[in-house]
Amino acid sequence: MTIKEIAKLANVSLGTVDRVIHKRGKVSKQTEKKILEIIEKVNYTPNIYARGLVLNKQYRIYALVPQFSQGQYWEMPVKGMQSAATNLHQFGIKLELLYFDQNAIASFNNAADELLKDEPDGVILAPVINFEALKLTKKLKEANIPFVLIDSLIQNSEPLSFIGQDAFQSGRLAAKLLCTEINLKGSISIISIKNNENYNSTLQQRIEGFKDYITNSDFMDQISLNESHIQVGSLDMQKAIEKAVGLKGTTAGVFVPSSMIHYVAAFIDQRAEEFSNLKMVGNDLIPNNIKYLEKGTINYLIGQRPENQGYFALSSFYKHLVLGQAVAEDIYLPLDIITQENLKYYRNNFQYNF
Amino acid sequence: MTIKEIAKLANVSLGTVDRVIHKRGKVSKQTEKKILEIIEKVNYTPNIYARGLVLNKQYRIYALVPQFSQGQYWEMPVKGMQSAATNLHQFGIKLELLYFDQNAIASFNNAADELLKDEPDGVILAPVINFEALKLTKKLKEANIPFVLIDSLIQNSEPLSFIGQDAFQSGRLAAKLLCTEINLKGSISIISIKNNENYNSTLQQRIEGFKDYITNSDFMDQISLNESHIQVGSLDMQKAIEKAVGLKGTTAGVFVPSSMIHYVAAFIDQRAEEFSNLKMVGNDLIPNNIKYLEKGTINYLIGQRPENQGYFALSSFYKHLVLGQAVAEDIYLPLDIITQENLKYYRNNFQYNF
DNA sequence: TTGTATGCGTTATCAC
DNA sequence: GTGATAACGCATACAA
Repeated sequence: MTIKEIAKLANVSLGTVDRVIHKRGKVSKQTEKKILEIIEKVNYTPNIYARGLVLNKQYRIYALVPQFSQGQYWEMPVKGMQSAATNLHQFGIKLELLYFDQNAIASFNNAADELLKDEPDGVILAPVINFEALKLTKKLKEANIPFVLIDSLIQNSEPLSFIGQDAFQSGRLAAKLLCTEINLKGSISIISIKNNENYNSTLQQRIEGFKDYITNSDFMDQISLNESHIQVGSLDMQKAIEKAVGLKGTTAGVFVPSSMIHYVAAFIDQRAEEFSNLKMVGNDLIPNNIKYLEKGTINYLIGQRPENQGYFALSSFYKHLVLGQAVAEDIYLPLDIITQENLKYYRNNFQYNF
Repeated sequence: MTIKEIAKLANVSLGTVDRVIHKRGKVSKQTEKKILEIIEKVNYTPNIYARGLVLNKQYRIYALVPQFSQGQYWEMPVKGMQSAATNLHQFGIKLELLYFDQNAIASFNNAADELLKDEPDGVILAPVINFEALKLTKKLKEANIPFVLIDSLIQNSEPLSFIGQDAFQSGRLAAKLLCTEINLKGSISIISIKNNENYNSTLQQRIEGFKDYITNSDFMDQISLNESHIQVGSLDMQKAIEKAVGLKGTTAGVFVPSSMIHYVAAFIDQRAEEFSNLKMVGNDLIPNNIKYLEKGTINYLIGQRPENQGYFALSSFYKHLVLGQAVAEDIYLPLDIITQENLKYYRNNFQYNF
C-alpha cells in the first residue's frame, strides 16, 4: 500500500496524506481523522527503498574506545563495529573511530572534545574511564546526541542502549567451572591483572560473583581463597605472579577475572612439571589465551562475544536512525564456556546475520 | 558515485553505462573497457535504495520443516526464520512454511510437490528424511531454484549454503563434560531417544564423537560404556528407560544425543534419592530440558543456536537475492555449553543484529 | 487548508 | 551502438 493509494481511498491528494503522516499540521481535523483511520486499517508501512532514496541521509557514528595493540581485548569489539560498518555502509551509516589512552585522562577528553565539535548523529562509548565518561554522557544528552554504552554501564546515564555482559554472573560461572575441575576442594588464587590504573567495575563484579558462588556452596569449607592484584608492566610483575600463584603443589586452581590470564599461563607453562595439576579459568578469547587453552594450560575461557557487542552497538543506530525502530534498552550477551573441544567454532567464526 | 556521474566521466550516456554494468551487450569494446576502468577506479556500488525501488521484487522463500508441538526442537529454528521474515519483509523477502510428518514419507512428498508447483525463489530444507530430501534437491537443481540446507547436510547436493553444527565434535564435547563431572571414572549410559524411525546422522555422529573422546583419553580403562536406543511413544518406553539407565548406584553418567534427555531426567527425578549422584549431559535448550537443568537433574546441555540457524537460513537468501552478495558455503554454529550459571543469557535472549 | 511538481538513482524500454 | 526517458514511492517546496 502506497501513499498514493491511501490518498485515493481518502479522496485527498498525496500531499495531504504526507502531512498527516509527518504531523506537519495544516490539515483539518476531519480529514486527518479519516486518513489516520485508513492508515491504521491497511497497516501502512512506508517503502524503505523510496524513503532511503529521497532522504539520502548519511549518519555519522563516532565510537570512542581504548587504543589497543594487536591481540588485545579491544581489538574484538572494534572488529565487530567495522564489520557492521561494512554491512551498513549502503544504508548511509558511517563509522568513525576515536581512540584514547586508558591511562591518560587528557587523551580521553581530547577525543571527547573532537567528538562534540563534529556533532555526530550517534556515539558509541566504552566507559573504561568511568568518571570522565559520565561527564561526556551529560554533554551528549545536552547536545541531543544519542549514545550507546558498550562493555560496562554508567548508572543513570540513560543511553539509547547498553550492550555488555553480566559480570557478576560471569564470576559465578567461572567459580562453578573451576570448582568442578578441582573436584570441589583445595586452594584457589584469584589474580586480577590490569594494564591500566582505573577502577574496573567489571573485574570487581566478576571477583564478587566468584566469591559469591563459593560462599553459597555446600563445599565452601573445603575451599580456601586468596586474592592478588597485578599491574602489567610493573617491574616486579614476574615475582608478583609467582607470589600470587602460590607455592608449588598447594594451589589447586587459578582464576583471572580479566583477559590477561595468559601472563599467568606463561608462567605456569614454564614450570609445567611443578604445576602439572593446576586448573585455570579465565576470560576472553584473545590469541594469547587461546594458545594456552589449546595447550591445555588453561582449562576454560569464558567468552562474552565482544565482536557481537561491537556489531550490535552500530546496528542499534541503524535500527534507530534508518529504520526508526525501537531498540532494546539492555543487551546482555551470553556467557560462553569455551574449552579445547568447542574452541574451533568460536574462533574465526563470527557470522553476521542480515 | 552514481551511474550518471560515471557516464559523465566516460563521456557517454547513463544508458550505456547501465548496459555495461548489466552485461546487456550492444556496447563497443572500446567504450566498454573505458567504463569498466572507471567503475573499477571509483569503486562503484549501486545504490541499494534506488535499485530496490525500481525492481520492487518480491522473493518467495519456502521452508520445508518437520511439524512440531510446542516446546519441541523444531520450534526454535522456525522461530528464527519467522524473526528473520519480520526483519526482511521490507526488502521483499516473504517466508512460506510447509510442514511434514517425520514418520510419513507421503506427507513430505506432498509438501515437496506443492513447493515445486509454486516455483519459489528459494527453498530452506530440513533433510530429516534423508533419501526423499535428496530427490527433492535434485529436482530443485533442475528447476534452478537455490536451496539452503539446515540442521544436517546431504552429501554432494550442492546447496547455496549449509547451516548446522559439527555433530561429531558436539559428541566429543559432551564426553568431555560428562567425564569431568564423574571424575574420569565409572559407567556411562548413552541413551539415544527419537520420535521418528528415520536414520538420523546427527545422533549417530554425536555418539561416535562421544565414544571417540573416551577411546582416545588416558582414562579410557576407567570408563565403561553401554548404548541403548529408545523410540518415543513405544509401549514399554518407561521400562526401556529404566533398563537403559542401569541399576541404581552403578551408573555414573548418562548422555542423550538428542533433544529428548528430559524423558530420562523425569525418570531420574522421580527416584532422586536412588540416583543422587548421577550426572547427565544432553542437547538443546527446549523448555523441558531447561526445567531439569534448573532443577539440577541435568548438569550440562549443549546448545547449537537453532534460532540462529533459522535466521541465517532466510538471511542467506536476502544476501544472495537482494544484495547479490556471496554467501558462506558452510556455517557451523558454535557448540554452546549451558549450565545453571549461564542459562539465563541463552534463553529468551535471541538478539538479532542488523 | 489543499493539491501539484520535482528529484532522489536505478532499471528497462524505446527511438534514433 | 547509443542516448533519451518513464517509472518506482516518498519527501518537500511551492502554487493555489
